Amino acid sequence: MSLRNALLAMLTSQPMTGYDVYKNFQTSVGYVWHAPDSQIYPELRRMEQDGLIRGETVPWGKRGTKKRYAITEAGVESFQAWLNTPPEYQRERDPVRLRAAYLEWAEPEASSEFFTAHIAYHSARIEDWKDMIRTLRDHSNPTLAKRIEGKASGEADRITAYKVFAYEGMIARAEAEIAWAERGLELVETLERRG
Amino acid sequence: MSLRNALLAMLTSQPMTGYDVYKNFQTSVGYVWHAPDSQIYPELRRMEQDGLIRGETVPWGKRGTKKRYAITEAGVESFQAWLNTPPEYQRERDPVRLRAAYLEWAEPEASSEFFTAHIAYHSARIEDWKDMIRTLRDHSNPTLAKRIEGKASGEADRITAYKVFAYEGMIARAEAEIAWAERGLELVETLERRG
DNA sequence: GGGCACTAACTATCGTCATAGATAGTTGGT
DNA sequence: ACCAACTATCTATGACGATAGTTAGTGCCC
Repeated sequence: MSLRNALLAMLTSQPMTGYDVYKNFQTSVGYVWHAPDSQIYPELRRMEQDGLIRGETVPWGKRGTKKRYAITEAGVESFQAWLNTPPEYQRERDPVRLRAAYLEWAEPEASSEFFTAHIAYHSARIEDWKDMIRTLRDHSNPTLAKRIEGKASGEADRITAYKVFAYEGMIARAEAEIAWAERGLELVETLERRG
Repeated sequence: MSLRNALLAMLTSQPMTGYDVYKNFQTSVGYVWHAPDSQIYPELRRMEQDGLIRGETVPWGKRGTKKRYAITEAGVESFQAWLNTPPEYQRERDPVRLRAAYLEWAEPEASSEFFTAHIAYHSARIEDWKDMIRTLRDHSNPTLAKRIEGKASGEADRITAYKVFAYEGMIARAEAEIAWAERGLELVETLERRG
């Protein structure tokens, strides 16, 4: 159900083709949700069938066409209803902690490498998200720009603030991962050098 | 693939029936992985077929039997191979951040409630995990007790340390979530009272 | 015009996971 | 003996998601 909501979220900015949506999963919503094109297109068709979005065939190039989807009023209401309903938490599966809990079976070098790679992964993610926050703050992100187009400046700031906050949350989370993994490196050092 | 590794991890402690495994997903590995019984039993059968575990039918009550699975040498090697191979990261989907990024569409009361519930959820998880750490530290956790049975005390400490560390990682993560959600409450207060 | 990269959209297969059951034996309490 | 809770195991259905393709049009550069 959350792919549907991610798609609705994205379409609140502006109408888009399936391909726009796919590319946008690299930018606006992209870091909090993702789907390959093979999942996007069928879902957009289902949503259209359900009345949440409306597709319009528009010209593309000399003779071609493409289909652009716009969110409907029912789509906005559905999205709002989702936002106004507290999330249900599912039991999470954490391959990284599963691994960490059983490192007594691993090679010490592999354990260190795991934590080092974990730090690298999350550090790179943080850079991505900091860039993202920059483009949100200066309104250079195209999707956000479209979303706040014509809005009063207070309202534009409000809309922007929630998105910045979401990315800050992702950074905070990644920072916690890095701190934990650094302790992991120390733990391996301690446990495996002494044995 | 990680259900398989979670099952192998669990079976490094002692042989278990499918039901033992299912119940144990509430205790030892339970907080880093989970599967319902309907997924456990078929996977155990597949693993047996693949030679990673060996099933033995044992008496149960007056006339009944149950099947207990033990990890094989090949199973241990497969588990170690997994541990010694760095994890591949998948694009994560974060329904909570998706929600946060679009709260401009939500009722302010619902937004506050969302953050409040998020804090409550993670606080409760932290309590669970702290309890878990206690049972790991004092070796009262039955699965860990079985795992370290007959081990030298240094080795027992080492095995325990990794598990404690994994749970500390989960707590650290939950604490970051709580801190973020608290900032979220402030943000809602700021953005929605002023408008 | 040809080729390449991009835009636009699609099919297929299968793994992972959620959920709703179901059957049947064992144990312990009344 | 009966019943409820637990132990033990299973089937079925469908949603969600990964991956590996595919076709075809557009635009730009050589």
